[in-house]
Amino acid sequence: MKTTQAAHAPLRGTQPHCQTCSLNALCLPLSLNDSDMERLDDIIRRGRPIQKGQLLFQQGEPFQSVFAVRTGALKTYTLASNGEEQITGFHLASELIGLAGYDNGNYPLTAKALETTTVCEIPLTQLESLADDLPDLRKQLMRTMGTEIRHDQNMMLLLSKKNAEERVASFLLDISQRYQRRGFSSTHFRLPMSRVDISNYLGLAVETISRVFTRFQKNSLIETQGKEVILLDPDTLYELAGLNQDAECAAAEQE
Amino acid sequence: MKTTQAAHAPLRGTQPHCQTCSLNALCLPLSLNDSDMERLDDIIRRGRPIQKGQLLFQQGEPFQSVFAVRTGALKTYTLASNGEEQITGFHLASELIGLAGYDNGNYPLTAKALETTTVCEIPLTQLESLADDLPDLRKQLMRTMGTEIRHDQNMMLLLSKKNAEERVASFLLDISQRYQRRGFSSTHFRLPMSRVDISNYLGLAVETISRVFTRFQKNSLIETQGKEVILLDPDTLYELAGLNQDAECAAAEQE
DNA sequence: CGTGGATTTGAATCACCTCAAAGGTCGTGG
DNA sequence: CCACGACCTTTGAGGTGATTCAAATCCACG
Repeated sequence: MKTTQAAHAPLRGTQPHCQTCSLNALCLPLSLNDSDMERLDDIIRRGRPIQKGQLLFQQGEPFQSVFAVRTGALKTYTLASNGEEQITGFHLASELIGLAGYDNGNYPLTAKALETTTVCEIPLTQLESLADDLPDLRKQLMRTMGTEIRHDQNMMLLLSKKNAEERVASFLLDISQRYQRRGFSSTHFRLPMSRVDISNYLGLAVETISRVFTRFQKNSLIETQGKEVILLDPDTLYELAGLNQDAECAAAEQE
Repeated sequence: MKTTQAAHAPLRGTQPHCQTCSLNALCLPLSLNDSDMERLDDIIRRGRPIQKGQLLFQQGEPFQSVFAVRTGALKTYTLASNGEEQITGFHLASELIGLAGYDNGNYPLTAKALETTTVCEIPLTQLESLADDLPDLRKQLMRTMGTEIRHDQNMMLLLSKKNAEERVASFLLDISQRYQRRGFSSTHFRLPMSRVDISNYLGLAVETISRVFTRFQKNSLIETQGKEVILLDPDTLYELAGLNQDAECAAAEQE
């Protein structure tokens, strides 16, 4: 019913550019020099904000663009044939979404805004031809996909091996680290998604999320006030999550 | 202790080429014309077979090559910091492994042979420069990574939403389809991996796998004899798995 | 032909789910 | 600005599918 097109109709006015964007060190332009960044900037479309609940693209639609989140947050999810949704990721500012569409020419998932969100749209055909010219851009795209694969494989491990507390701890720390990379506090932040979304993402019942949050508060590991979260004891959370504080275990298991 | 290098020392003698390989329509050369395929063929290294249990590469090692399975089968798995392994995929002939290394320059997982296996090794630096020249190759690489992402996201759905029977049915059908694409029977095949590997991959206990196999046999859905499997009633299995027979649900959920 | 690993089967337990209901929170409209 | 309703979150009680533990059987391979 509601179209997914309206969201990115062009909008005139002062628009940020990659060159001045505070996120360019985290985003696609990462490894580009100034002139290459300018070429990338030229093909980027910046649309009007999409509102909470609106779709950026939908599973099955033709894969036409890749998107970078400028402000706000989205969730991406796949639909099982019985209609159940499985959230596969949350996407904060500077993160790229849609690349999985490379598989067969259709988006394999749906992207929905968790709050008012602005995105940079990068039309595929133009990205392709630019990538033909700029090996660095091509590598950055591959890296981004590699990161996505690694994330998904970590999730498989989480879903298959971790219990409820480990899952929630892992989740909170993941979000924490991502905010930190963006220059925000790693211990005090606001979760853009609902408890239901968290439970879906982590493969648990909402009630379980709520209970674990409560237990973590009783143990003085965190403090919550609605969507606001304070990590009181990140060290213990890291232990709980089964992660090393610094590198994500990394090369620790040589023998 | 045991090095992962020995496996792909060069081996002289008659070696197959992409041009004559029966798998080239499923493999990386997929979209290449003859002369491009020849250029790809030139950089491929074909080593001696790796034996069951040997590693092709190990989590944390520098990402130097991508591999295509020629014969045999491998599993790839990640190690949790507590040493537990989570199998993220099984890889049959013609399938590419290692691309996830693009993330940060190290393999994010370990690849181990499930049986005697031969692979084509494609050194990364040469693949890179060839990809600079051949847009089709580049697209094929991106497609392969997109496929990997879609696979992993399907696994997330499986691990988070499906019960034991649904998981096993999905698994059997996935293997079945992959054999079919390679020209083998879709109803009568040999599983290259152990029950333990299956259980790990599906996020279940070994005993559960065994029980579901037994139940499926009682209900005349399958017949097993060790690693040999016959699918007696694929239709019911498809229902059980929550999949549509034909396309993997695909664009069925328009409204 | 024996041995170690893999597989199967049974019984008891448990972590998480489901169901039910009581607060909370937020946005909307009067 | 407040009241209402819808939805989200929390808490409790009870049920259950899968796990764990234990043990028998099967199988491959030297």
